[in-house]
Amino acid sequence: MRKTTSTNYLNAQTLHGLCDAAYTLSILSGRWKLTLLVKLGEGNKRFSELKAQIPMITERVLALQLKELEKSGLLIKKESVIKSKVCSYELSPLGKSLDQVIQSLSDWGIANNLQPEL
Amino acid sequence: MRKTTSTNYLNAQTLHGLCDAAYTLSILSGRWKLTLLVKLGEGNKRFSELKAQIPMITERVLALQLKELEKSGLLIKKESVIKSKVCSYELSPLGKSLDQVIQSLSDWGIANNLQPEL
DNA sequence: CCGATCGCTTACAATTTTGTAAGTTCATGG
DNA sequence: CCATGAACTTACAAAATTGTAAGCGATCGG
Repeated sequence: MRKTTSTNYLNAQTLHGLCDAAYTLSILSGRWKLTLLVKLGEGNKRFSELKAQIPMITERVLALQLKELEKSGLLIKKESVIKSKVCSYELSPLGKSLDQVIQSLSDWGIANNLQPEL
Repeated sequence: MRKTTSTNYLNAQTLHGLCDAAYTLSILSGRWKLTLLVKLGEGNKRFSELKAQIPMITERVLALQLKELEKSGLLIKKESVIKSKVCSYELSPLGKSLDQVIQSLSDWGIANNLQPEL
């Protein structure tokens, strides 16, 4: 999916090694990741619930973002043993620890996100 | 540069209206923006100084990122009246106010950015 | 005056992200 | 057994970001 030989990729790697803030940012960036983290902060949810609560997301992208968040260790996918195919997503402790970061982003946004059209 | 009719663009707009954290994130995202904000936090710098201090960035991208940061209101470009063509970039008060946000990102990164290769 | 440097811009290409549409597999529910 | 829904995947396309290479008009230093 990503070319590990591209300049782009190498630049990102180097940067994450040099700047911890950039590393954190890279984990959070992706169109719906913050939204997903917030929604899952409210409680565990299933794929279809997330889809229903975020109408604009497509199934493809939802699956992609969930997978990346899982890979980053921010959430855990629980497959019910009883009924397979029925699973739910929950925040990992690491995911929960992002709470303050998100709050910080949110605070700044509230103070400065003055929608021009309102 | 950006198609204001694309689904992608519309999704971003809607999201920023709904989630202040996502708005803040969008302002910070861009390969070198954090780095630039940090460097300029140390003091005003000129184009060529920034280029020298961030070897991996290309002039094209440096110019682009500076322009976007300026458009977001995070920094100010000062052209010397005496000698034109000698200008420097400085953080605006808004840019400085991101300090805490960046610190928050950085803290989380320090705690969790465990470089596998070290 | 002349070459070097500064602060960009342009044209182009590669890479990456996001979106569209459809199909697949498995497990209920009736 | 069959339609339905859940949770994806696949193939493809559009859009956005980033990188490569070169050029261009000041201005500076000598």
